Amino acid sequence: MSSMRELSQQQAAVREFIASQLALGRPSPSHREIASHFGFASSYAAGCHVRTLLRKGALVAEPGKARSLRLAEMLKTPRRSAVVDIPLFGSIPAGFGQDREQEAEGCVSVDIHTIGFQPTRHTFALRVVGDSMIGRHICEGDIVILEHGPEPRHGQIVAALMDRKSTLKTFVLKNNKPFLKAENPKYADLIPAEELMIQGVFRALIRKARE
Amino acid sequence: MSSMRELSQQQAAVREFIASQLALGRPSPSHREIASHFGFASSYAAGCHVRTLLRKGALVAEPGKARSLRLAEMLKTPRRSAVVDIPLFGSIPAGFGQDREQEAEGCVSVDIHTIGFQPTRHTFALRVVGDSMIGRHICEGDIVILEHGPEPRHGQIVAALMDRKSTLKTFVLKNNKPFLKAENPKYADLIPAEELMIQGVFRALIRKARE
DNA sequence: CTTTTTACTGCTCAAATGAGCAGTATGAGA
DNA sequence: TCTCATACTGCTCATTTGAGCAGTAAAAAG
Repeated sequence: MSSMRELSQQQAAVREFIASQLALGRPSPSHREIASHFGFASSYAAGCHVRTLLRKGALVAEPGKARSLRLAEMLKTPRRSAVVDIPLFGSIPAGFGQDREQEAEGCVSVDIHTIGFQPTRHTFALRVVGDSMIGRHICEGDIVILEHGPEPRHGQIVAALMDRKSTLKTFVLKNNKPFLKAENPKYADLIPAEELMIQGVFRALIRKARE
Repeated sequence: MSSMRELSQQQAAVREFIASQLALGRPSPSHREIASHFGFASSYAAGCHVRTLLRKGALVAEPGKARSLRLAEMLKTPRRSAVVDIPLFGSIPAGFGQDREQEAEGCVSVDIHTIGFQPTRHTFALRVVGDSMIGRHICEGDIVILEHGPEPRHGQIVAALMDRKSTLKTFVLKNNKPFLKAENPKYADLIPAEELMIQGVFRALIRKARE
């Protein structure tokens, strides 16, 4: 009996409290802390709930060890690949490479296996404005993940600085000379790459469904 | 003086030990555990190192609280939003809803702010095969994140089971009757929605750059 | 009505723990 | 040489903590 999901409301609440502390990066609460959080007068009540959760397999602990409570489901996770935080900018400032952490308007956290490469210090994310890359199926509102530094190759998508804001273009070689091309028939003009500063090379994309 | 990086070899080793325990998901070691790990005869030595690391700002702790050591660098992170693991399938099996964890071929980990919604037990990811949704800018090889359960609305993208494999279609209402439409002029046929089982509604997309 | 389960209060106790004192030793720098 | 920082041993001590006993109460199950 009592495989796991059969938790009473109170038991679930205790589990939830412990989970929330853990998620906040704090040590797991002691019995007395649980008791005081729920307004119990006795720590025994908390201890009792913890023991029940332990018995039902919702929690794991090392007996006698202070603050050793863990969520069972966390331990059984087959260890997803490492999750990295990539700074997200609304637009890239001209000066690049110094205090990027500060100016980021947020961050994108993804596991490296999903985005398919190992980000570096020069990896950043950008919210796409405009439909200049619709021909490559990159839409307005998408978040693109770019890498600053590497020399772009023919056909790769790059972010370039135009009129103080970064725009996505396709990097092409024509007669061995580099050009940038917008992937939209509306304004498919070719711009010599030397005139623009290339901010980064396209690596991945994340899109939310719009409703 | 002693801003942070000026740790002696031994101090760095102690810090490293604490970090490793934390990374393993275990509670932070007690003074005595640190001492026994390094072969110290006295816990005071460990306590001394911890106090130094605390003073130098490498560690953070709540005084008097057992096992409350944390790495300073972890806390200063502007706390990205919670990262969730979404099971990734090559194709969805017909029987749905039971032991999905087992059959998953991997998992996608993203923070919920980036994908724009709170995943549930019924959220899953799928690798896109074919170009049937190219008109909605979903390409072969993309990973789509879907939610099983909710009633689709007109114009939403859904995964439907066709010939034992799931395909992406647009859900449309025509004369108040539901149809599924492929977004590719090559085979833009309309299929009555009753004939197919809808597996989930499109919520987000992740694409790797191909080289 | 009786039994069981859940949910507590109030209390005790031993082990675990953080904190720290006094003292030893070693090596670096002044 | 003297001083200072690092790195310990051996010890004590007040708290924190897990663990548990005896008893109460209410609601659900039989």
